Amino acid sequence: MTFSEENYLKTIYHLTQVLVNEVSTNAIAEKMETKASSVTDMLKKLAEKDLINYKKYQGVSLTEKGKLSAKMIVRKHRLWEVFLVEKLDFSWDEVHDVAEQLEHIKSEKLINKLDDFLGNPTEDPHGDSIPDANGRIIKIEKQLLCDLSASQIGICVGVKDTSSEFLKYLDKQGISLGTNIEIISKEDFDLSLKIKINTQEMTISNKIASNLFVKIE
Amino acid sequence: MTFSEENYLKTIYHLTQVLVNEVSTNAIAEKMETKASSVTDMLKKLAEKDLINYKKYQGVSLTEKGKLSAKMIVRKHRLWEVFLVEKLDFSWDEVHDVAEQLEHIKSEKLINKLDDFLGNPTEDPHGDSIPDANGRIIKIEKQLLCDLSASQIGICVGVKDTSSEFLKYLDKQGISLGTNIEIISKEDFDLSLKIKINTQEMTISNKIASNLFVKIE
DNA sequence: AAAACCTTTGAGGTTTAACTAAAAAATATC
DNA sequence: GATATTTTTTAGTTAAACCTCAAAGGTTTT
Repeated sequence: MTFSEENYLKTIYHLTQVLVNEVSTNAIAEKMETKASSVTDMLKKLAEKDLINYKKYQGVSLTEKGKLSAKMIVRKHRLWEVFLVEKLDFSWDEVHDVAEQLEHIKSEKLINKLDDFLGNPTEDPHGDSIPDANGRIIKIEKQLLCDLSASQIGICVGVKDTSSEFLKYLDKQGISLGTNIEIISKEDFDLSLKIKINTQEMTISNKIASNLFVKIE
Repeated sequence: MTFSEENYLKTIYHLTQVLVNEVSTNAIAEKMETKASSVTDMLKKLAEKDLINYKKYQGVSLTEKGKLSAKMIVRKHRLWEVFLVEKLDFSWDEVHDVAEQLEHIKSEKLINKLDDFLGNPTEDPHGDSIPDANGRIIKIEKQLLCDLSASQIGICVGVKDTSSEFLKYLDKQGISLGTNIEIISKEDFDLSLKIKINTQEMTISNKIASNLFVKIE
């Protein structure tokens, strides 16, 4: 599989995770910042290889084979992210671009040995689940911080937005995976939250709260 | 730089290490298993980018810029090999193909952090020197085992042939980096050597002995 | 069913890196 | 020093992977 094919597969995988049903050509084009016609070309190629189910004008879904391939790419990406953060001391906002390259290295042995070396982690530095060698994923139950109500306490277990800007903001506020967040009150007007982290109180906007995954105690 | 450009540069670097002076188009073609005309095309491209000194019919050499680029590729390759062997438990005959892919990952930060993580090694698993971040190389003094004479003792510090076949042979004989080898006698007829490793005596051919680097005690 | 929208098709372009065949230059041989 | 041989270059093709643009065809909405 070429880089490009792998990237398409990954994009389709991520889109189906969110949109549940079939993915449209345009949705893929937008995500990949290319033109719909280029997408159609690639879809034919992927269908030819039995990686996607493709019927003209109907949108696409991954076949079992395609889903497994996509999961293996995601697996590689996330394991490399763990490596970069845990072993090489990258911060969580720096890993994406490098992992994007590393995910295309072809060697099953490498990735499985890396997995063992890292202690078979189940989540990456952003709290996203890492598929195992068979493509199995352990989903942790999590909800958005914005859906909690006053006096509830959550542990930060992931972020929805993984952009560098957002992650740097969280660093600045002292929020990382494992951080305890208590909801003190919710402002009805703008849905902003007054929260307590350790002993420190602060106010965060709804936009922040709707990009933070927490697990309730 | 593309994969292919990097590979050409690396090949030219390796050939100049051995042949000292300029490298011919044909030599490159042979090493890269391609045609001389393809090589000429690429040489023009590399000259355009100021990576090689190229005058028609004269053979090529690396510019300072080209030499540094080549060294950085070699640096990456060898550091990844160390990583694979030391951290992921690959054996020394398994690392080449994977390192060949990893050497093309583009991130200075990554390679420097990897270097630190590995403890700034100066040699790779085959005993080859690893250039530092500035391209500096610490050459260790070494000579071929076949050049030793009877009763001399050498410590294995590297291999000239890094093929899987040769490395597996060495594994089978219990020879690895650091192994003490004592020359007991040399057979005049075929230049084979009777050697002692630890307490075990064995005979090795001249072909083996001329691919093993040792440092004299 | 018309309008608006989305998707596909087709023609054509660019880039990259090969290749073949033949010309040109350098080197070796007599 | 002329001829033969080898090496290198040129020129013209090929192929793959990607892309754009514009036209045509489906689908959905109103």
